Amino acid sequence: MRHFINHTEENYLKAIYSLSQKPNQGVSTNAIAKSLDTKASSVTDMMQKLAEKGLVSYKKYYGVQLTSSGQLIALNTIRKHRLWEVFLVDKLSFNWDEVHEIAEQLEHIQSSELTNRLDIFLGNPKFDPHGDPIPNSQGEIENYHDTLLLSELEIGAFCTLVGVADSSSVFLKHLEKSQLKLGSEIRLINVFEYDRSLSIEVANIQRSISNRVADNLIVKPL
Amino acid sequence: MRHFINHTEENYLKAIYSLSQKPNQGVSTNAIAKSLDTKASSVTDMMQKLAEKGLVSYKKYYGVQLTSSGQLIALNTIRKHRLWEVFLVDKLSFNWDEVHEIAEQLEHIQSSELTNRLDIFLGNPKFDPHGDPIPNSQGEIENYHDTLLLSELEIGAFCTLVGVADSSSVFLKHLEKSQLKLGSEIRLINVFEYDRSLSIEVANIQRSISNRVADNLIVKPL
DNA sequence: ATATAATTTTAGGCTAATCTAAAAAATATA
DNA sequence: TATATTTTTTAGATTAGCCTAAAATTATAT
Ligand SMILES: [Mn+2]
Ligand SMILES: [Mn+2]
Ligand SMILES: [Mn+2]
Ligand SMILES: [Mn+2]
Repeated sequence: MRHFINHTEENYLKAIYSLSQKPNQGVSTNAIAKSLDTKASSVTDMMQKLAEKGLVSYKKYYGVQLTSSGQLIALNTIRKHRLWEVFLVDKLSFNWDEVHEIAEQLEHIQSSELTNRLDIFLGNPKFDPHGDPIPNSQGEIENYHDTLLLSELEIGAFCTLVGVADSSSVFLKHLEKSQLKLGSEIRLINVFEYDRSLSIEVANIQRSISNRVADNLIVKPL
Repeated sequence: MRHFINHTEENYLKAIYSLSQKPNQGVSTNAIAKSLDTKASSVTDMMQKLAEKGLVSYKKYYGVQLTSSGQLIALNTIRKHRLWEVFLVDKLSFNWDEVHEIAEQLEHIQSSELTNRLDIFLGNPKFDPHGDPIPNSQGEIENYHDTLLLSELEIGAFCTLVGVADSSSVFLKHLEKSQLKLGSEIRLINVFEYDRSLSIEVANIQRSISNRVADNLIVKPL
């Protein structure tokens, strides 16, 4: 009954999990292909394999959904990824924009003993350096509530930056240039009709950010 | 000119390096196959590939030798393996017999920045938990001198256990049962003709060990 | 409802890494 | 030296994961 899962399969399951969060049902072949930078035909092959292993339910032409065991593996991979990111930032002094690629490799190391000891060593962190919640060893994850995107905040409101929807290095470096980091207090001053750009106040300084940036900032209203 | 090296190639290079230590020249196809638990025909294929990449010099029917760039990769892989073993023991409190398999995975993570920061984080250790020297980032390794196998020590002599030639869990657990660990002071009392078994004294207690065990204990005479 | 477009699957191939069995070469033995 | 044994290489398959191109299916637009 216990199949072995390799890093390719872990990557597919993680991608499907991530795409399932936006709650349309049945993740499409094309969406997975785009997310993994591969071709739709390759995805179809893999979906048939994962379906045989009982990790996804797959109906031809209608996309896939994770089964509970598939979801558990996805969440465990995410757990490993985020714990390693914490390790890299907290212990090895990497910047938060440098850790994702390395964690993409480390997340595939197979040893639950290692993962759990790492968790303890790091002090059982609840969030990774990008504000993403870390699943526990049972695959339970804290769905952050009371949060929304900065682009959805109402004008005049105050909020705290608690997460980023894009962990790419180029985006994170861009944020740093605007003095934005996790925990920053932000006041939304205005949204301009023309290009949906936003005027915000951070650390007593007024700045302008694009709607593209605001769409990737997860905030908690104060 | 810079080729990418994957984990399969790293494993072959590491095996060739290790087999080169016993200084016969030209590592044989069969020896590599045995060391990697694969078939001679697979080894031949890979040797041709590694030769094309300039990582080994290969003469049909006469085995291979690492080139300097091949040796550098082998030593870097060994460096990563041993640093991760130190991490697992020193930081995550694993026992020395539990770390080898996990390090076999971690040694293939590709990021020199990670390796070097890990080295610093661990306090630039010179030896791994099994007493093996850790190459530096230039691939320089301290050849331990003044050491020999316990089976080669002369009767009556005192020594310190500084390394093990076998890192398997079963061997290391066996050592612990005999109160033997790195740093233990040992006096060789006698060697019995019949089965070449040894009588030793450790921590004021006299014990008997097999020649098989003594062949895997690296000691420094006092 | 039909035609067109988009998506998805299938068919057939490719590469890396492995295998078994057969052939070739080197080594050991008589 | 000639023969037997061992080692190594080659030939031909297999598998996972990927690809392109063509066919099938579903979705959209008149
Ligand atoms: Mn990440
Ligand atoms: Mn992250
Ligand atoms: Mn080891
Ligand atoms: Mn070791």
